[in-house]
Amino acid sequence: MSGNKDSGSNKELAATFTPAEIENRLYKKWEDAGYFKADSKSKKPPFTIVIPPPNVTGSLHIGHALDHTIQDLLTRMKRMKGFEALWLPGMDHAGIATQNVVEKQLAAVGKTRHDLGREAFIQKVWQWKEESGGAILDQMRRLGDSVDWDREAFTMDANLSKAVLTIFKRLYEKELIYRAERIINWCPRCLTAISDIEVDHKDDSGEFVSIKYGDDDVNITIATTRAETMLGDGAVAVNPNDERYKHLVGKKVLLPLVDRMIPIIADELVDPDFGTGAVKVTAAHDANDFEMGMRHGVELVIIMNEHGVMEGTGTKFDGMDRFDARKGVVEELRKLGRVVSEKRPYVHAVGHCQRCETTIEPRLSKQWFVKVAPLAKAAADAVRDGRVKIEPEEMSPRYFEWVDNMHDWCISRQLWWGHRIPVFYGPNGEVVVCGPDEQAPAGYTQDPDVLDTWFSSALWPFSTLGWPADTDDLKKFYPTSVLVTGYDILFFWVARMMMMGLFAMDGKQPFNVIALHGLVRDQFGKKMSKSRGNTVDPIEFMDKYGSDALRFTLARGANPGTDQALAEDWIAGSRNFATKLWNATRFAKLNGATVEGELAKRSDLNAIDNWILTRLDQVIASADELFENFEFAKACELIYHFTWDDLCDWYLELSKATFAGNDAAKSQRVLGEVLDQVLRLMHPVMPFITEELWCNLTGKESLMITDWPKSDLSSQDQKSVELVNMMQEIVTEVRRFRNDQGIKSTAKISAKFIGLDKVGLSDYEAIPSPYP
RNA sequence: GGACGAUUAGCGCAGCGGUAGCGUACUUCCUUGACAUGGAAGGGGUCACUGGUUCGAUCCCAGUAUCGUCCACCA
Repeated sequence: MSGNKDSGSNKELAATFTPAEIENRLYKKWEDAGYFKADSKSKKPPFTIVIPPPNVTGSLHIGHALDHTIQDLLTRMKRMKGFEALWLPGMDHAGIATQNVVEKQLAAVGKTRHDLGREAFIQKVWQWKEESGGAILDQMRRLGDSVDWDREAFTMDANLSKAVLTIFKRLYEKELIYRAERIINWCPRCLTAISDIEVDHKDDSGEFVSIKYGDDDVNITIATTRAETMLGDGAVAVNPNDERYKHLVGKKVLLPLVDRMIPIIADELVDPDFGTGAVKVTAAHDANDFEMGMRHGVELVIIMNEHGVMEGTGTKFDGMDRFDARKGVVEELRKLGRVVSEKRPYVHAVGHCQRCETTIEPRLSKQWFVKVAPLAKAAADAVRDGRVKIEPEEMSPRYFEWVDNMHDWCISRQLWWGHRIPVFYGPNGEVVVCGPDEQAPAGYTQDPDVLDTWFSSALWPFSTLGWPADTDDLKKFYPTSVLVTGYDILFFWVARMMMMGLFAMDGKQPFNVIALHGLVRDQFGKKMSKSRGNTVDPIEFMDKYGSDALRFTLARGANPGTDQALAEDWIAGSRNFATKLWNATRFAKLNGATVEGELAKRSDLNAIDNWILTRLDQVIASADELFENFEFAKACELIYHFTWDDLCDWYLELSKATFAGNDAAKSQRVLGEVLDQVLRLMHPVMPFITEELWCNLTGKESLMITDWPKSDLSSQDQKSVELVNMMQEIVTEVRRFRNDQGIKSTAKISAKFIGLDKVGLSDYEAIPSPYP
């Protein structure tokens, strides 16, 4: 078959099924034929999915494979159902991640980005993107993703950048973007601010020390895990209702080591039951302290530079790394007898940079923020009032918990790779925000920072469709139909798209349904990670078992919103299923199955034919409903058992007698019909093998331009339904007979002998047997 | 600390008010004329624990334990 692109109906199927031989050929066939392309001028109803854009630095991992399988499944099904289906592909520029990759390359030759300068560095990143970025796009072809490649988007594309500038300006004009000096999460290694969601909290064991401030007259003992910050303390705070300290409030106390007098203040935020009930206030280096400090006018003392090195304390600790200083300060205080309680280990959550795992340093810094309260409220309302549905519904509390409690979003990053903030500062402190095609007055300089990557990906559902221009795509395909993604980025991304979509599109939601799936774990249910060494490579599995087998395995495990385990054995099982299907079709063809001509009336068909057609109708109806309700696991299970158990183990075996008889024509048409429909039904999950077999069986062009099977349960008469219910009895009869007689093959038992008469089906003509 | 979910055969999962199923693994038999990536016959579970509701609970309710994911400014 190699080299032959046409799989016509007259061609005999090879005895064995080799996925690699068909997959590349069929993908190319589909792509060349333009089946993936969506037309904004079409009269068909739209169905839209935008891909969660993978990082340009990324490659296909098993989680993508699941995510894509579901999206492709939905897209292919809707396409067959007569929708103008668009699955829009693309990538995210991934600010920090990408910049890190290129910086590492520079570091390998002993250079930093500063050696190149901003322009040259950005050019270098683009060059890297062209050469090695987007490996995942080719891997998507392997998987069979039916995406519209003509619409491939990248968050740094000119169009999408235009959207970023436009929305920035609009938000600024509505006072939803502002610049302020705040405590932000600072990564001393990446040298940039990062948002709350880019911080991973991990339990670290720290040292919780109690330190005595003051002298013989006024003294108070505080407890801290970050002793080095005491050098920048501006106050000590206690709870206003704490009887132990009431007499001290308002007084000043001596700060050891730096010999500064600092006030004792009272604030509700202090928990009297924690530690000593007194807390040091380092307003410039802690978010809580900053908040308290603002309320009480506490002095801001900056004691650390951007690298996390002590600076400006006027002590011998200047120039020391923050962690060394922590030890040093405690040691020094201990020498002075200031450490009241001995150190004890203490486990607490400490923030780490998501990219490089460096411990985050809260830092006082001037940054740009999005005021999220009004936007988040709109995002919450859209789900509350049912305009946007979350599937499965049990996930919505998580969504609400987040959008209802969201902090303002720090969007500026001290990086070079990304959308540069479109704000220009004049010589006298003027601030001008420039939209697309706007120019700042001469002599103004642009803010050096770039925007958080998530800022541009939040616009993805409409920026990819051409917004802010009023395009045909936007009119046709927005709001998108379904957003398919893992529940783990419900917060990272989904809520942000909701906020931006509702804001930019006059309250029109970016998608109607959020369909959440779980994570793929290893065969023991453990999370896959490189350090555990239990990661799997989807490409390897596709090479070995075929894309269809991987897709089927993932779809079959995809219960809504729950994680699934994956082991190589189950993929092999799916491959076996594909082989089964292959051989069933091969058998059908060898026995003259056909899709030509009218199906005989039910009353003219024998019992077995009636039974399988009735079952087929039932399965189509159920599978369709399950697919529509995102119950992919159950739909796959249903089709699997119908195909293997009902169709192959029983119908094919029993009808061997029929096909050998004189009156085979009606049954040949029935078998053709059943296979035709089953292949259609399975096409969204296993596109390659179904396409190959269906074209071979029918001699037609492609399953992709064929209608989705329809089920007409109303056409089922009472007798058909009874027959289905009786099949179990018939099966039992056959088995007993076969065992008693020592007959090895079901085919050798005539239907007459099966005992159709015995189970009261005399209305149906018994199948004549070729065997005596 | 909060939210949500899970706990059912060796492993991974369904299920559901009336004493349990699927895949895979395992045992035995079968080179049958689509398929040994197959067929047939089997073994294996006190459905986490403790109470409650009920004629009856794996399934409903409460609590306990363990695990998981996400969120979180207790220094």
